[in-house]
Order: sequence, then C-alpha cells, then structure tokens
Amino acid sequence: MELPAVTVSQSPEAKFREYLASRPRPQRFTDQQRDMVRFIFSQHHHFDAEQLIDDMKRAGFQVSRATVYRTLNKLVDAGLLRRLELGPRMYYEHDYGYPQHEHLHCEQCGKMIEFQSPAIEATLREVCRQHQFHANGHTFIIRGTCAECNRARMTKRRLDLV
Amino acid sequence: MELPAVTVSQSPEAKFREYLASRPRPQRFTDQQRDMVRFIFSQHHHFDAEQLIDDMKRAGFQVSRATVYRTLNKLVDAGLLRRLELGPRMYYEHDYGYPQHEHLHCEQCGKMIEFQSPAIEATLREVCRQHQFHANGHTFIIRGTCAECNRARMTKRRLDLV
DNA sequence: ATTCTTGCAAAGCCTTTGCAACTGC
DNA sequence: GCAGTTGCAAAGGCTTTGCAAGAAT
Repeated sequence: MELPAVTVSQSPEAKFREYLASRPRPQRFTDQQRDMVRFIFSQHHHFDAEQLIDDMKRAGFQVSRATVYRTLNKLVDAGLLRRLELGPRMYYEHDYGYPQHEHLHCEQCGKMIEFQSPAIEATLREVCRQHQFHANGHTFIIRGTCAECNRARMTKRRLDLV
Repeated sequence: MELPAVTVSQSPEAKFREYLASRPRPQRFTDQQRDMVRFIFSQHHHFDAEQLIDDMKRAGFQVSRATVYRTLNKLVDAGLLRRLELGPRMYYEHDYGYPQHEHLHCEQCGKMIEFQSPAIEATLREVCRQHQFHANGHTFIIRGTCAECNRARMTKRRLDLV
C-alpha cells in the first residue's frame, strides 16, 4: 500500500549531510550512518529498530544496536524519517520525499495501509485555528482487521461451524 | 477542555461488576477495584498509572502498583477506560459515559484538549469502506503548542530581544 | 589535536508476571 | 473450600547512556 513519492531536489543522503553540517556544533557523517541512510531509503517499509538491525546484518552490513538507535533519532530530527508509536515499540517510515498520509493498521497481520485525506488535513487546520493551537505534527492510526484477514476469519468461522 | 458527558443508565461501578460477572469464568470485585473505579470516575482527567497510584495514596487509599496495572487493564477491557499511547507510557481517559473525541496535546505543558469532529468520523467510515477494513478503534492526536504556551513563548522571545 | 562517534554492557523506564498468602463468593 | 486477587520483587522488552577506544576534520 504505497503512495506516489514526492519529488525532492536532494537525495536523502545529501539532506542528512546538510542537517549534520547545520548543527550548532557540526556533527560527522560516518560510514555506518551512510549505510543506514542508503539501506533505509532503498526500500519502502515501515520498520522498527530491531528489524532494521536484522535486515542490515543479513545484507552484510555491520551495525551495532546503540548506533542504530542513535542514528534513527538523528534521522527523525533531520526530517528524513517519521516516528510511529505503535504499541510498545517505535516504528519508522520515510518522511523525506514521501507525502503526508494516515494509516490503517491491521492488528492480525501487522500490515500498514497508507491513505491520504484532504478532509482530515482540512479538519486539522480548522481545529487548530479554533483552539489557537500550533501543530507540530499529528498521528492518525485506525486499528482493526484488513480485508484479507477478514476473509480468513470468515472462512475459519465457516469451517468452525461444520 | 471537557466535553459534555453522555447519559448512561448504569454507574461505572455497576457496569464493571456486570463485566466481571460476564467473564467466561466470573471474576471478583474487590475493595481495591471498587476504590479505583470510584476514584477514577470521581474526576475527569487524563492520567497514567504512576499518577493514579500517587494520587490515590495521597487520598489515603492503599494500592499496589501491580494491582493498579492489572485493574487498569480490566477497566479498558470492560470499556470503562480508553488507552492513549503518548510517548513512552500509557495514558487513560474515561470511555464509559463520555463521547468519542480526538485530542490536541500540548508538548510544552502536557495539557490535553479534546474535540469532536463529525468530519473525521465520516472520513474514517469512508476510508474503511474503501479498503474493506474493519475498524476496532482509532487514535487521532495532534501534537503541538497550545494557545497559552504560545503566548508565553512570544513574550519570552520579545524579552530575549531586549 | 580536538571533538565526535562507536560499541559494549549496564542502567533506565514502564509494564507484566511467578508465587505464596489471602479473600470474595 | 475453591478459584480468583493481592503484593512483593524479579523479570521482560525497548531504548538510552557512561565510558574507553577509535575515527573524522
């Protein structure tokens, strides 16, 4: 369930370097950080820290848990990744080069379905205006069961009756 | 920022007893649970487990952390409380006798502002229909700075310039 | 050279859980 | 009296952090 990408002028890598350079005290761009940025933006996934570590190790990169956590925080801060609070752990998704959207989250299979909604964005602006609230961001997650899992359940229920 | 309550026929306590009695194996209604239900529904707050423990102890009730966590889970299950994922911990709010609503969360002062939006509910239904998704619940939280904190910041900024 | 990053293991934080004593029904 | 609840402390799961060694500018 992937939305069309947004055209951006810089590569994620370049954007991250820019962010690092612009810090009060310039920060360094290391090989491991470069590998992470490239790996993360070479696919479009919702992932958590542990998955990323496993996937990168499987792909032959050497990464340490601590550095992954530290770099993920920087990537969020740099505006490359967006954080999703989902149950006990954090999930991450592309922010840079990807449109604003909301989520349907299937509690059976874990699938994330993305959707865009001008109506929600309009409501958001209106509510903020009414309350003189300055929004930094928002989360809209609908929890439930996706079409596939629903079908599976139906089938199972039918079988149970036999 | 409190919305008008919804009229309900049972007290939260009665509703909880009913839930406990209707379990596959009936569960018991203890003094500590009764104190918790009464305490929680005697005020309208967004609270977390730790706050509840502190507040109840201060009010002279004897409660243990483990039991509070266990009872909060039951109350959510019973439909009395709704859970809000906000950063690293869980927050709770009234569900029973309280209308469906969304939240503005001030990151400066922690205040929760509640609002209702028919537009959002309509969008939710429409999106679910399109994706044949069966919704169990949703979370819509707008993060940012509330009017008060905004004013405070403005003032501070003005002072900084002097 | 200096300052930042890394990696390990340890600590932190919130929540759950094993178990023995206890209690509601 | 049986089955469920309590309370303690310990364990669990995820994330952060102190520190010494290493690397970037």
